[in-house]
Amino acid sequence: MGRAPCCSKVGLRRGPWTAREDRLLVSYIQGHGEGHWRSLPKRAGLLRCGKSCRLRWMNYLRPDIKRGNITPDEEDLIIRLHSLLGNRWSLIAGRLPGRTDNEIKNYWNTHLGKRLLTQPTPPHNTRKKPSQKKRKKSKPNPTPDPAEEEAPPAPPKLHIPKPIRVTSLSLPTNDSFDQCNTFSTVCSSQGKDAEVIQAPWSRYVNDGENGTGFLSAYDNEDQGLVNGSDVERHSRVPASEDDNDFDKIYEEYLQILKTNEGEAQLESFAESLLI
DNA sequence: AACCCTCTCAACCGCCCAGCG
DNA sequence: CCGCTGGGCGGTTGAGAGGGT
Repeated sequence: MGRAPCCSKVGLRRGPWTAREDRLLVSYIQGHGEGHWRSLPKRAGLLRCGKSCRLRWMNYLRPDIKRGNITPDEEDLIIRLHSLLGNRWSLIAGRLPGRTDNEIKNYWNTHLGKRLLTQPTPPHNTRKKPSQKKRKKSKPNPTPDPAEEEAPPAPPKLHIPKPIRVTSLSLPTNDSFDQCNTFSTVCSSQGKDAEVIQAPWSRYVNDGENGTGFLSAYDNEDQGLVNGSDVERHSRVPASEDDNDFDKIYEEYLQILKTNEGEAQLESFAESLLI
């Protein structure tokens, strides 16, 4: 896309990933696990820089990624967390099992940021203002969004805690939220078994029984290489049994707002979300 | 049908931090 | 303490899709 070569490596491939590259990357990570991104491409036989491999894996190929529509609940949570945390997408993503920071960031920039522009309180981000013009897209995200029609209450402007680096990215950590962080949970919670996860590439499929994702299209192409049951799962935390965790967090947040105890408490609340 | 314009999102960049020797 | 390296994060870009004219 017209930029200087990543990582100063000339001769490396850039741009969209091919199915073959994806397959190589998944296959390698299956066998060797994540990490050592810099040396991974060479060992996996990829002409990509390590960062590119990491990004592709983290944002697209990981088996525990939840593709498809952002649900109204998720959207609401994104708005709330953004009002608390600002543009700390990885932290927000950490509260949304199966969602990536990139996905949330994109969603914010394309949907929520635009919507909140009409709100009295501007969002924290400093993005350029998206166009107001409406547009429909037939991408797999056309969930009728109730909040799209009636704007949510303006998020209160809150103190932004200092950035904190969270090393165990994305889907970790506490069970404050509904931890449907596996395919099985995601799908079964919606009463759908053997459902194709909505993804542009339609590769990950939930078999509905052991909740294992596998690369369906790839399997057609190369049965032996990508076998879903071999894909390492990243179930980090036992699923919470409380489906109302979103609301609990929000209620807790509202309580703090009501107490007028100022930024200190809000900050500590925000910090508590950073576990 | 053809062109233009807008929107979406995968991919990239640059910077920063943590860990290690 | 310092420098190096690997890894992670937030901001930005631009190709492609699709609606509008």
